[in-house]
Amino acid sequence: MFYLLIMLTYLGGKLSIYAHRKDVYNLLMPRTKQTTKTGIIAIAKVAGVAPSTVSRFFNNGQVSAKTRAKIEKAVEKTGYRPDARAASLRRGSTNRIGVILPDAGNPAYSIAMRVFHDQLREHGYSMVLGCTYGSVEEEHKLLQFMQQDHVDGIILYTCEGPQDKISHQMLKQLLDQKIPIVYVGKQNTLLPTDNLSVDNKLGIEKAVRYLKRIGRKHIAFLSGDTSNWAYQQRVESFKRAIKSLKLKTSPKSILAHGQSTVETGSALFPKLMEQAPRTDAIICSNDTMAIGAMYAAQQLGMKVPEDLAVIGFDDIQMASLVRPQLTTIRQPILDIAQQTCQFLLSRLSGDMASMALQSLLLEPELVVRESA
Amino acid sequence: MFYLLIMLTYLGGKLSIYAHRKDVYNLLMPRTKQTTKTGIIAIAKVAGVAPSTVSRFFNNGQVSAKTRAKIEKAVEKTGYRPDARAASLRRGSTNRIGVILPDAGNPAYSIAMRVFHDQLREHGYSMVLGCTYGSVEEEHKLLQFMQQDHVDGIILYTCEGPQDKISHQMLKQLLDQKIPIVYVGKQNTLLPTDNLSVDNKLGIEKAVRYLKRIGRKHIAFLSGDTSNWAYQQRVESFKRAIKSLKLKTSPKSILAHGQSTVETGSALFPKLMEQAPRTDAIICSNDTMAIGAMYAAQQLGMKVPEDLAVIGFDDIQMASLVRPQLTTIRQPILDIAQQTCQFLLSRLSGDMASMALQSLLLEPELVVRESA
DNA sequence: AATTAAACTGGAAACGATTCCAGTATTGTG
DNA sequence: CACAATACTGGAATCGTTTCCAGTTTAATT
Repeated sequence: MFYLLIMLTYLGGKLSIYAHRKDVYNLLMPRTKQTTKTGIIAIAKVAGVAPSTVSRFFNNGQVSAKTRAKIEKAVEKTGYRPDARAASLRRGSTNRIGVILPDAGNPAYSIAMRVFHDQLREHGYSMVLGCTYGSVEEEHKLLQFMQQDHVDGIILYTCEGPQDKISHQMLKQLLDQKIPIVYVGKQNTLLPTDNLSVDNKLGIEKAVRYLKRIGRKHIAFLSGDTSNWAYQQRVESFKRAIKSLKLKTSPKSILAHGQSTVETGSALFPKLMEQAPRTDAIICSNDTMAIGAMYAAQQLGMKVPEDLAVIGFDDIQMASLVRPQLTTIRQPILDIAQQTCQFLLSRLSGDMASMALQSLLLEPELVVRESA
Repeated sequence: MFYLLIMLTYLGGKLSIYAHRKDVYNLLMPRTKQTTKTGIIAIAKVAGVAPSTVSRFFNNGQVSAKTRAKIEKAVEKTGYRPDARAASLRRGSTNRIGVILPDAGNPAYSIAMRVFHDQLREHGYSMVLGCTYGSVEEEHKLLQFMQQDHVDGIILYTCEGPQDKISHQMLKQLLDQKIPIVYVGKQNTLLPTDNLSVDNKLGIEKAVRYLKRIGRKHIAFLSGDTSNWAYQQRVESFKRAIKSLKLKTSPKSILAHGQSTVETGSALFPKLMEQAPRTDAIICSNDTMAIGAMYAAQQLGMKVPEDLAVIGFDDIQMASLVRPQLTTIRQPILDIAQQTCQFLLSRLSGDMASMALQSLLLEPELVVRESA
């Protein structure tokens, strides 16, 4: 009788007389607890068991054959699949790994990325990808995003130099949250992260030394991505090597601009020849640029390697496919990628949480082919 | 007095006399409601406001200047960042897009992938990547995973042929959940998804026709990834073109094996010459294989294009970098990628939810360079 | 058959956000 | 100054899992 009255006044459009007091209102008009249409409690109901049991079913917990059958039938019928978001929220881990690299379009990185993808997937992780294009700000944003997304671990091909601190705070926070980070490309002495890198300085040195040995007098350097520390370092190493080998090179023989692509290489080379026409050898900050430059040289009527020796950096597959084949400073991309994954996975497996820091500095090797 | 007694008996090691009944026990020993150490309610407490207000603060809701300041201070102090998982659980959307492609290491795809990454990121989406390597089972698994992960949309470079049905059920389910899918690589006539593809048949036809025109008599075909429908289709189209142009080609001039890589191309070519020594032209199912085959031919002392004409498919950057430059069937990878994103983004923006199906079949173009 | 141990199941509290509502403070208007 | 409109804030429910306990069945053991 009482309820009926309420309903009527409510349906009438106003809920005044009996429900002007909040407590009364809430009592009589609770949030419409609508029956869940999806989710584990729905399917539990269908199967006639408790949600906790269904959860166990999906997580290799112990469930009797009978119950298992009931649940399987219900799953079959409803097409139910557990929601990974909810699970991860409750459980803590997402089984997601963040991978940050300068450029997924550059073969040097996309090959590494493939290794990451395969290995991570094999271990049940999925991979979210972010590209920085050499921008430290972007790197920072991506890290922040990945923190909020609660990835379980991060592979970071950083482009930050030792002087930059933009991401430092963020990384520290991530580490405090016990999120393992593998740092690729440079050693971060300030933070306890595993790291892998190739000795850029040594690589460039080898190249310069070689060019001197084969009698080149005017060596130039072409670089892109000046905001990316790895490339900066290569330029710096070049300057230092020149000095220590007592070669003379005007600042005009060092050009740095744009992205490190084939196009940039092609575009930069003519400029270089204008500024430093006596150039008889160039080193480029990576293979794609070197290939671009080499072709530009040929277009200008120069013979490689007779008139111009060309040396790249990375040893991507393309290097041995172009003609003349590119002489280059090889970094073992695949090995690095493989090892990077190993570092991360061992951290993730957890039993090695307190494992000592792993650090690897690889020695690059000069691969002499036809272009120098 | 009463409580004290309970505490004592509990501390004594047993909780028997007063707590042997479940309800009494639960009453006296509620789940330790430990103070939340992290999360929005923690920071709300620090700032002295309600969680709902903090939420508004982070979602551009209306918050007064005073409150805003309080929250900012608290955020500053605690380093709090909202948890994207929880938000997505409650709100429904994840701002995550799944991208599935055959091989992220293949330049044809990695270039497309870069486009996806950049455009999606620009619109606030992150990208999870999955590679199938031509396996329909893997494609299915990835789709299933992405469903559970509740991505907001999917870009799918499928490798399923029209006969396969493995993923059909899954895709239907996804579409029922209003998750937009853009289908790249073939038209799916059974499902209402936007789709883009290049006319493989026409492309191959053009190539065969051209080879006939320049007087080649014994044309062979090299393919990899036989499980990937796109590649299958190219082989089939080849057979059909041969027949319709009344050329004679023995089944021995068609080899298909392994992944479509440079290495496979190199490995397959000598076998081909054994089986069909009179071959004077080959078409490969993609550029990387073509490059591999071309170099293998040169290694065998054959001259390209004089002794052997080589035609690839895709027109990746490398095609114009190798010597001789590769003649190839060009598909406008960048345009396709761009358009794919547009399709997806317009679906996601929602106001076009009921928009008509978008379907695009692009015409490939034969780019004649030096190798044929 | 009587215990004891083991396997299994159910109930309810989290995880950390968002979102309705309903209040309260603040401003604007005549 | 009164009163309406508007801006702002707080409370509680909810998203869909997992997990801890306690309780209950089944199996093992002597």
